[in-house]
Amino acid sequence: MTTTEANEVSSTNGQGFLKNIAIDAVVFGFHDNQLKVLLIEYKRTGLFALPGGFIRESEDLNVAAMRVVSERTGLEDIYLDQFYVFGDYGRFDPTPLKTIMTANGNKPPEEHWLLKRFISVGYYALVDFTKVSPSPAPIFDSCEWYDLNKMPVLIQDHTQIVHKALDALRTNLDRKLIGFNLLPEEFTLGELQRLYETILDKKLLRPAFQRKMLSLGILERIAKKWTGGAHKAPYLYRFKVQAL
Amino acid sequence: MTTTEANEVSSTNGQGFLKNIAIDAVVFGFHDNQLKVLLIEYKRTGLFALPGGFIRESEDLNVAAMRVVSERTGLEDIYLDQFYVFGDYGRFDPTPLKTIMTANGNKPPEEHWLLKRFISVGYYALVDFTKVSPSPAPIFDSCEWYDLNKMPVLIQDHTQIVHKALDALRTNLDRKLIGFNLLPEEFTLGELQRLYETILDKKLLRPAFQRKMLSLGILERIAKKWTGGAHKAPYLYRFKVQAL
DNA sequence: TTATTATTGTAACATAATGATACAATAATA
DNA sequence: TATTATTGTATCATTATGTTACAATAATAA
Repeated sequence: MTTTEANEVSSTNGQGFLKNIAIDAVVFGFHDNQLKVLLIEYKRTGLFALPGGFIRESEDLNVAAMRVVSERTGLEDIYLDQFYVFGDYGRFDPTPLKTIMTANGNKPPEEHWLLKRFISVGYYALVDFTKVSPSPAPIFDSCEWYDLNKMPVLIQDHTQIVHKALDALRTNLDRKLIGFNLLPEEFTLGELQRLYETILDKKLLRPAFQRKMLSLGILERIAKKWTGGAHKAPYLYRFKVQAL
Repeated sequence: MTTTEANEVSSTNGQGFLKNIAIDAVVFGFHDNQLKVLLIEYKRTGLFALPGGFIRESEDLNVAAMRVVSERTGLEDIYLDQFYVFGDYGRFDPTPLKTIMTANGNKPPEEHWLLKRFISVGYYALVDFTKVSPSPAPIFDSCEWYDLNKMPVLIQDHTQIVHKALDALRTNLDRKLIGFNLLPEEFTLGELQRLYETILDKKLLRPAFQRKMLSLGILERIAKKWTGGAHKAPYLYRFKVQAL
């Protein structure tokens, strides 16, 4: 979010944005054999939340989601999936947003648009951890990676949203072959297997995993080989874009 | 929708409902070995559309979807799945709604809330065709079943919504074991197979299909047998509710 | 009453997919 | 040059799925 947008969003009437609809993004990364999630912390409140945003009056929903994630990661062409719409009345809780706005010196009127009920479209994003530059907007304190297993308490129902995103990622992993989006362009089969094992939270058998992955015909073996370990060098692979 | 609700919705300001968000429901039924979809036709316009509705200010999104489908089918406890959110700006087209309102003697002002942009949460419903009593609301001309392959032209992007719902149904059929919701309580394996074949639009081998279904352990064989055909009577089965 | 007909339930085998073990190959280090 | 850790893949076992075959049988017709 640019400074202009932050001001737009902070204005009293929310003009220029659709009412009652928000986007929450669960941005997944993979590093040190662990799944990471991008979280923001609001200034002077100790409140943590998912990156989110609103939809401009003439903007496609999916474009708005891409914009939200681009703004926090500095990336473009991000893999994004809608996974669920969170629309329970019970999730409506203006308290944290009041706290956040008050902490920033804007005591909001009760009828401020940000304190109204929102239905939130949940997206998960899969990004190359090494390419991301997490960047907070002016009203945020920070925007950082957190271990999926060591997340702080999040506002509203954001913790549930993360877990539901993980469920969706797990069920889509084999069906849609999207895991590659979490890795650098070139990777070894070992790295790919450790990614799968981390996401699915279970050990996989190496020969079966390799046989399966290679038989899918979506991997391209690269001439170069891995260097670094005191052992046989694995081949590097690249995801065939034209395969899907 | 009751008469009161229809009036509520027709009022100029849309008070009591969330802005910019709607629900569209693809209600699937199965009859004569064909998939059916419930469509409504608006009075004096020849315009066809999916059943839809809006979310009350204090209503859960999923509850609202259930209400919308209940109102058209007369059923309760309906199997419902969110499958996609349709949020492209391009889908916003006030023309059909203007036509509908004008045909009913309410020439709407340009800023009427129903003529504003809506993002629509798509749900599909699976119902027992034999239990449904399609019932139009006062402002509708009809509410009827149509063959999936013989649908009239629908307003806005509703045709695409139906096709995307069918895609979602196909991918979920095996994963979530939801086909039973389209059949009466008691059914034969032959009927179940014809349902699968219709949804997936391909022939299945009978021995493999039966072996697979029975091995899932979700079917309960009933003592009674089918009567009617000049051939060996098939067993009747019932879906084990406790199985999921 | 008995043969015919259509369809069912399931056995039997063939093929394919997956699970599991084993081992030679080899890049860096000692 | 030997050691070490890890890779690539062959091999076999097990399970799942595809395919053919056939006896069983409820209604109808002879």
